[in-house]
Amino acid sequence: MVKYAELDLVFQALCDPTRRALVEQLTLGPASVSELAAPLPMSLPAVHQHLKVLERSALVRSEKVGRVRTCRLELTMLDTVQDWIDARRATWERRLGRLDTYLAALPPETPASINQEKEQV
Amino acid sequence: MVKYAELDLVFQALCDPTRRALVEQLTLGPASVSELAAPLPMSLPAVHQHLKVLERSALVRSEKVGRVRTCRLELTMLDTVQDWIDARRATWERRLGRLDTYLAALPPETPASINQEKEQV
DNA sequence: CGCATACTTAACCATGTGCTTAACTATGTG
DNA sequence: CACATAGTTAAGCACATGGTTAAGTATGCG
Repeated sequence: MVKYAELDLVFQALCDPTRRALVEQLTLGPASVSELAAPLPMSLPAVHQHLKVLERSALVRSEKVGRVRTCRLELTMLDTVQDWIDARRATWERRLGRLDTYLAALPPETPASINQEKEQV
Repeated sequence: MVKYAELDLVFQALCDPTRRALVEQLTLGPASVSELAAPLPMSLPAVHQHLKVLERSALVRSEKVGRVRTCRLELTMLDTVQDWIDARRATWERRLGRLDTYLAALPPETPASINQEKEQV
């Protein structure tokens, strides 16, 4: 049920501001390696390595034509991230739902103990 | 406009499977450090360090009462992640929208050149 | 007080990450 | 062919990460 090893790679890819900048640039459309590197304050090999991390995470796909490599964004992996977040939120909300019914079923004579009971559900 | 330095910490916190497991556990409700550590195949100090990473990212908040530290999940940061993802998707969709209107405005006599023109928008 | 419990801190170690510069490999162009 | 262009690879370096064990600090209980 939990084969979320790919999430390691996606989250790790996105935890670096340079790589998020690359992703943001690629949402505007495909670009070559040097086009992507141009605005960034680092060497071309550095950008190349960041792109490898992004490709490893499947956030970016690329193909080389002639001597130019064109990189494109792959949104599928952002869906995977969103699915994980949604699943956590779902569990969280379900817990709060059970909490409400539990509190509603309580005798209303113990208002002072609510804060303690609340978190034990 | 882009003060997303917090995203570094959140994505970095979530890129480790142990820490995601901790987050998943905490969606079920608050827990102490040893409760969180019990099912994990590592020492207590290791878990303690993971929790520090999660707290640094603001995904987890904790308070110590007596000698027990109780950890709770903080969903706000998941919203921040989701906002970033939504923003990327929005740019992406807007680009595809422009692409559609551009293609619709094209003279229909050049079907073979579509694949080339497509990505230059 | 004496001892267990629940962390917490410190020191250490192996690997991984994010750069750098230098050198190498195509691939177009005049 | 000569030369520029666009990547790519390799080596090295500083620092971060994820674990370990050992020792230290409160706190609660009999």
